[in-house]
Amino acid sequence: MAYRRTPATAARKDARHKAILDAATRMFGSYGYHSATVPMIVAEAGSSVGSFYAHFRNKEDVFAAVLEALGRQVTELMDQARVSQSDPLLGLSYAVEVLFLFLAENPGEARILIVESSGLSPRLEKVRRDLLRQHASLVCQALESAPEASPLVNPAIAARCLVGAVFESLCSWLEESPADRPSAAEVARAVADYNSRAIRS
Amino acid sequence: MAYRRTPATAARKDARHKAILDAATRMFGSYGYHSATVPMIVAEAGSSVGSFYAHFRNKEDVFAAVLEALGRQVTELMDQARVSQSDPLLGLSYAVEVLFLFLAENPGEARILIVESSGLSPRLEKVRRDLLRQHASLVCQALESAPEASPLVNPAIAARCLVGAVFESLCSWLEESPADRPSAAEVARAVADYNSRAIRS
Amino acid sequence: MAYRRTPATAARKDARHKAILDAATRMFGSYGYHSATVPMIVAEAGSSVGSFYAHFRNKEDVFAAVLEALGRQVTELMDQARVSQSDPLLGLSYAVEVLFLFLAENPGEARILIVESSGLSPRLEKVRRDLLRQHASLVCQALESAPEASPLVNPAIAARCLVGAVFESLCSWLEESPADRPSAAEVARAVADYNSRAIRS
Amino acid sequence: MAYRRTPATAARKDARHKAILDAATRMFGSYGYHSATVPMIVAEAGSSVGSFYAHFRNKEDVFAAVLEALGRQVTELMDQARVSQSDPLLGLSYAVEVLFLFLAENPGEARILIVESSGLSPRLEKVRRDLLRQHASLVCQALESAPEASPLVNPAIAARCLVGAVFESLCSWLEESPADRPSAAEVARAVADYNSRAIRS
DNA sequence: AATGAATGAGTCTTCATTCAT
DNA sequence: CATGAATGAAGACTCATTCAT
Repeated sequence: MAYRRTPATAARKDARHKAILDAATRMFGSYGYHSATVPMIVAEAGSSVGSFYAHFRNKEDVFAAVLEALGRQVTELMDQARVSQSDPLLGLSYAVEVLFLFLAENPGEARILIVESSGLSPRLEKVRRDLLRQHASLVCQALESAPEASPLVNPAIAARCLVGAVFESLCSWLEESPADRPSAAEVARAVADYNSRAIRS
Repeated sequence: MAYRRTPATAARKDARHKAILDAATRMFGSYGYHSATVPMIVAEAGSSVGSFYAHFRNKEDVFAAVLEALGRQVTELMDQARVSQSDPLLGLSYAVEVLFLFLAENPGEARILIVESSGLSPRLEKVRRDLLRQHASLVCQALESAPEASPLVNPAIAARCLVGAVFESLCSWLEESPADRPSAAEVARAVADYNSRAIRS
Repeated sequence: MAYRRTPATAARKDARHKAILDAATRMFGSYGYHSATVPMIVAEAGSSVGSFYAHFRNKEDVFAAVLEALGRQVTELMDQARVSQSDPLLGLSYAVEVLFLFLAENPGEARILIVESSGLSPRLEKVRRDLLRQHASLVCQALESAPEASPLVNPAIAARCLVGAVFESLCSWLEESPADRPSAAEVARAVADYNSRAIRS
Repeated sequence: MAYRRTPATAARKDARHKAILDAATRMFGSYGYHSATVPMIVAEAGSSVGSFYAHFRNKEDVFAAVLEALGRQVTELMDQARVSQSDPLLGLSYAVEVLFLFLAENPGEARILIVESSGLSPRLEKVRRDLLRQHASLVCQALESAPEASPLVNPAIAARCLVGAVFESLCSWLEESPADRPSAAEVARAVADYNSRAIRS
């Protein structure tokens, strides 16, 4: 019954793949791209170096996979938030809040997405760029279908500003001591408002 | 006219210090913190490894010096722009434009300031944080002295959003091919407007 | 017969560990701690730098391991000699001879033990101190169970004097040209006698 | 009056030479040969690197000079002690005590003489050997003129044993915490006695 | 003669990647 | 497929020594 082993093995392979990917996400999130080592990742995944290289071409490759998965997750999250509101601009504002809150609750993911994802190789730069493009297109969609949006706003630029505003305020907020800083929800709201005002005529 | 404060050899030492600092700025700007090596920097400076370590404690130390110098430069630039306008909000808007244009013309500096300055050691993180705090205080000053500023705006958060918006749009712009992208001046204007709208009530 | 405790790869790892340790012993013995470099050691061991650091934390660590192994070997040697004689003082005297002869035949080991083992880091100093303490306790045991030992002798001090006498006469002997010097056996005997006289009332 | 400048300059030169030598003694004594650096020594001496190399060929050279000076000092000290007693063996015993006490009070010098002086270059090894030879000849003189000395004692070997006994017990004593250890005088006495017993028939 | 800035050879150490089992 | 021992290229950093002023 050798033919039955293939799917079973494939399933196990997928599980291993995912375990490494998750471990990599945790390690990159905690230590950053350069300080997280392959041995660290496989130890965290309960796997081995050899396995690692059977599943990923190299360290850059896992990071790309981590970044892509994270990108998908964030995009989906924001999209759900956006379509949950009938008003496009309200949807956008809500998506901004959701993005902020998600990253505030997952600082490891935030670090990967914002801090660690840039300044690396051209290939990873491309992954990052694609990710930001998706966010931008989400903003563009909202702007194009919103009659209240100021005609003065260049959607492409607005998208960048919006994403930048979220990321930078998030970074600052994460760096503040938890005791002194305002709640994530408050800041998320304020950031969303900032961008709403910028976009609405 | 005072007597020479330093003998000739001290003057040469200062020149060497500056040469290494400048070379480091170029190398960090072109290759990033991790890929720029000490041998690369000293070769670019026409100096030697030994000299490097006579002038800076270590690689981290030069990077901090580069970042601080850059921070001073940028802060001064923005401050000059700000005070050149009688209206505080106009001054802020102009400062944003000036910042964008400066970094657009000095992509190496932009890379150092935006991309490479984060995710490094605690010490460098502190240098970066101080720098951002200065920018933030500049924004706060403008907001507090501007009657047209929306009372809804939290200055601290607005400052972060503003800086984030500039940095992110700049990064995108730098990544676009020079042939296809709009002029730096146009984008600088649009970004400044975005933030002005967000701030003005 | 137990099952193999370790798979084949672990056995090879142990062999490699030992090969590096032995090579380090030879190199430290021939060139001293400071002049023996890690590349030298691994070349001698037919291994690689990476392997070295997989087996030992750093250079200091191998030296400690070498010193400890040597300490165990010497202690065991002396102890065997001591208990081979029914008379405690005769046993001690014999142990001194055996120590001298062993080191005379293994000048590399002698250098490590006597010359190179001191003046290094606190950690290595501790290894050395522990080693000497063991020798001292061996002497103390002999003195305490020997009725002929002079009551004037402080065992702790006698132990030090004895070890010092052996080491110093050995060093001198090793430095003399092999052609001119008396045989190791003669000197070993004379040194043993010197200390016996000092101890016996 | 240019001709008067030469002696004045020579005097200053000698003073500088001595200042460096003394500083080197302190630094080698505190940090050991390898860890004491030329910049450290000249800073301690209130001099400069350039001066250092005008006075000494290299680092090894100062160490040799330090060792030689120390050797002269110790030899003289012991010799004075020896001749202060009419009985040769008593003189030797007293010399041993004096040596121990001097080194106990000058642990830096002790370190240089005992710990740091070996395992270095052949040239320094020679300086050390000569020094020990002088001590040995002192012992030999005492033995040869002492009728009570055991005829069984080989003076050359006895000399080595004696020196080794002093050095090793001193090292141990220096490593013990000052609170717990016996007084230097007590140990000096015990060590002198140990060797006296070994030598006297 | 004195100074101290400059030099660069030489070390230790890390870690991504390979490959025999 | 999994394992983990082995590899070695590459980088940061030290310090004895030189030499222009």
